[in-house]
Amino acid sequence: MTRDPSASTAAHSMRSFDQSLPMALLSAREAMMRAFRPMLGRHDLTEQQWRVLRALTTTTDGLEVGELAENTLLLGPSLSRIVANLVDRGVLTRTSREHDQRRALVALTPKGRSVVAAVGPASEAIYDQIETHIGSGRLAEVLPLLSDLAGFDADLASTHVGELDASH
Amino acid sequence: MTRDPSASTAAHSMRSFDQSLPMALLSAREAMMRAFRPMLGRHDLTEQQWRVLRALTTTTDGLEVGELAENTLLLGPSLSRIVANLVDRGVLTRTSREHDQRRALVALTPKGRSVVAAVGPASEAIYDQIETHIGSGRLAEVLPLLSDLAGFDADLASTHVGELDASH
DNA sequence: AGCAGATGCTTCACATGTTAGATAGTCTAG
DNA sequence: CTAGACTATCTAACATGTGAAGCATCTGCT
Repeated sequence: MTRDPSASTAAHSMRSFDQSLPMALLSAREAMMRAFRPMLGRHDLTEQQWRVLRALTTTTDGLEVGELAENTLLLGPSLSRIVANLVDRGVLTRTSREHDQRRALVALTPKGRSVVAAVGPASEAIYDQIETHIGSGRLAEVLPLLSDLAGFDADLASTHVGELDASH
Repeated sequence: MTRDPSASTAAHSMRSFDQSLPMALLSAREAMMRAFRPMLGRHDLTEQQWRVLRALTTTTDGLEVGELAENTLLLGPSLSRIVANLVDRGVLTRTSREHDQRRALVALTPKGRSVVAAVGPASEAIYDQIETHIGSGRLAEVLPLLSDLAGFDADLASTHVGELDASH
């Protein structure tokens, strides 16, 4: 544990890794996913594939690709590959709309609905375990805070990163 | 918005997507990274590469690959590729230890330290913007909650999931 | 010494994240 | 009606996430 000042100059002004909000969020989310992944793996589903299936249970007509991207927090390129994969596996259908051929509607097949019926309860059971762990009170406390964080808009803040207050 | 009961049976018992803790964590973290990525991109660094560089500022001797993985929350395979990449770029050195040839020590080069000196302040400035956005009070409130979530151990919880767990 | 098993790290294979650009369909000004 | 702008989605290229397997190397035990 040497103390070379020249090497640690920048480090001194930096927050410790542990207290970094991005790292704390990452760490918490990884703990959540470690809980879900084994169960999803037994159904040959990745976390993202399950997000897509789950989002589609809210409608019978299906969702457009754009809506699906928004609901699942997946970017276009990822979603394109995932949908193609799940269509190949017979779990989803993909049909382009008639009044606007640019858009495509994605929906569950009967097989897809049966997958959801099989995975859904197991997913909820794990979620219940998590809620029990932190307590529903603390859960109700943390969700609004996370929602607030999600609303942080970098554009507003990053317009003058240099001096921190070149407000023009 | 049809209401086919057979299709939405499973959905009824599922939490809404928005209230899902994993999704909330993902959403919050994405907002954070949207703030950092453009700045890191200007220095030709990904978020993960920056995590590695930053972790190495805490020592002059460097860290073993395993320690680095733990500090940065990166898995072995990712870290192997990232270190190889950064060694090629002259930012890191990688030397195997003498008393145990399996282990390798990773350290910043002078060039690496100058990169950290350039990026560190900008990174801190963005973090300050975020802290201002939520307020340091709410930040101090959320960090312990996240830390608690990170401590969730799936193994303990899944030992008694009920009839979903065929533990015999 | 010598061998079975543990350990640290890497490589492989496949899925996703991220950015930039391509593609095709639609809309609007003129 | 039509050229150019706009939109929704996809493809390409590269980096990372993830689980499983491979490879040295080390350690404990006999």
